[in-house]
Amino acid sequence: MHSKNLEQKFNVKLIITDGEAKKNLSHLIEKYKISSLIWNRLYSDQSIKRDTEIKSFFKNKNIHVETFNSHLLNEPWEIQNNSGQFFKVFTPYWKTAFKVYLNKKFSYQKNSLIKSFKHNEKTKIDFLSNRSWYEKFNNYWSPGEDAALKKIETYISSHIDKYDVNRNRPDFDQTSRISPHLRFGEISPRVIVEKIQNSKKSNNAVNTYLSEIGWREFSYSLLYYSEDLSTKPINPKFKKFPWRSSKKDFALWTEGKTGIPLVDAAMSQIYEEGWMHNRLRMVVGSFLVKNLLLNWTLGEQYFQKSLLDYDEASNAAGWQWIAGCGADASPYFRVFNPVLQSEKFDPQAQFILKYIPQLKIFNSSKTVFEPYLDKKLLDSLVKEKKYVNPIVDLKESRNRALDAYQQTKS
DNA sequence: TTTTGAGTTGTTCGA
DNA sequence: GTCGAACAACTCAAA
Repeated sequence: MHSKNLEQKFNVKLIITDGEAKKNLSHLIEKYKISSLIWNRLYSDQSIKRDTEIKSFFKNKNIHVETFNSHLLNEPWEIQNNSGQFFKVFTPYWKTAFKVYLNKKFSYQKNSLIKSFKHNEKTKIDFLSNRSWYEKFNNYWSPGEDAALKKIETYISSHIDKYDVNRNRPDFDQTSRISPHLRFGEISPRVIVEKIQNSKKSNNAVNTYLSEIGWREFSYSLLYYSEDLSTKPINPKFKKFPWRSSKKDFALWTEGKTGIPLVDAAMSQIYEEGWMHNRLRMVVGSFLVKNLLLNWTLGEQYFQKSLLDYDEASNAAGWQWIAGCGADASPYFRVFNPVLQSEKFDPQAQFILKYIPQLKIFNSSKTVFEPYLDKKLLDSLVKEKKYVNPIVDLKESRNRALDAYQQTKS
């Protein structure tokens, strides 16, 4: 869908290949007498290594090679603290980084370099499996730059002023949902900031929204300056953390069968939309890492393969944050209580019931947030295979996590 | 140069 | 029922 949108927009026929980039580019460059190679930069170790090699390889062959930054406000190497190190705390990072960004002057130009030409290349990749589970995503997402621009414009004019309060409510669905567009490069964070500036809005809600762009930038800084952000804990004390190992518990978490309604509803949102509300990412993350005591990298990998907005920097940094091993991380003693989180942020259980409608029979009381308190009613549901008993006791597993995290202290 | 205060997102316990 | 303290340790930036 995304590629079709690009083809229409630029009136070109895209060539899509997989395999080794340098080899494939060589083939195309030779075959079609291409003289110029242009791309937007990426920031992981492997990407940088690969792209640097490609750049020098083709430069040596007298191909014009030029790279740009469209993915970030600032290049990670532009932002350092006074001692020449990268920032480990968000607030001073963002203060500095946003200032640096505002001092830049950009001139956007329509790119006239893109020209269509005839070719006989065929796309050999099957992007989508034959099973059509993804078709329902069409109900939630419209790929492409035009859709992204429209979405952010509407959001800024109509909803951003209450972002700071409403963003916490999965039942309200009042976030901008721009993340998949950012992830696929359909919109640049620079365009988002520019549109916010042009709106002349400046209030706490707008600043909170901007700081979320800031967290994305901060994550890229961490990705750039650390080694293997998605597998190696930034805090070295976590190298020997006593994670549990339970394929069964992990599977139940992914399937939304933990018996904790908010966690299960959130995991179901991924199946339905390919996306999950940010607060729920913290709730399910805390549950996996602390209540189940399973390694955060499992969650990182699961999100990687299931979220439309999967971003290599934000995802890894987010999981490290919730596990407590990241930069400026959630402290070890902060174990989200999913029941309290439901009561605070889904008070009418509207979000829960949207994804687990069979729990409606509990709705007359607060037991909809913790069905196990009404044993009789839950037993009847379990018998009909409509819901499950909780896989952990929240209080016990919280204490187990606190004990395990004791050892990350000095 | 050294010191000091503050720092995304929470929960529980005891007064 | 409400409220503050405790739950660590460390980085950063201002003074």
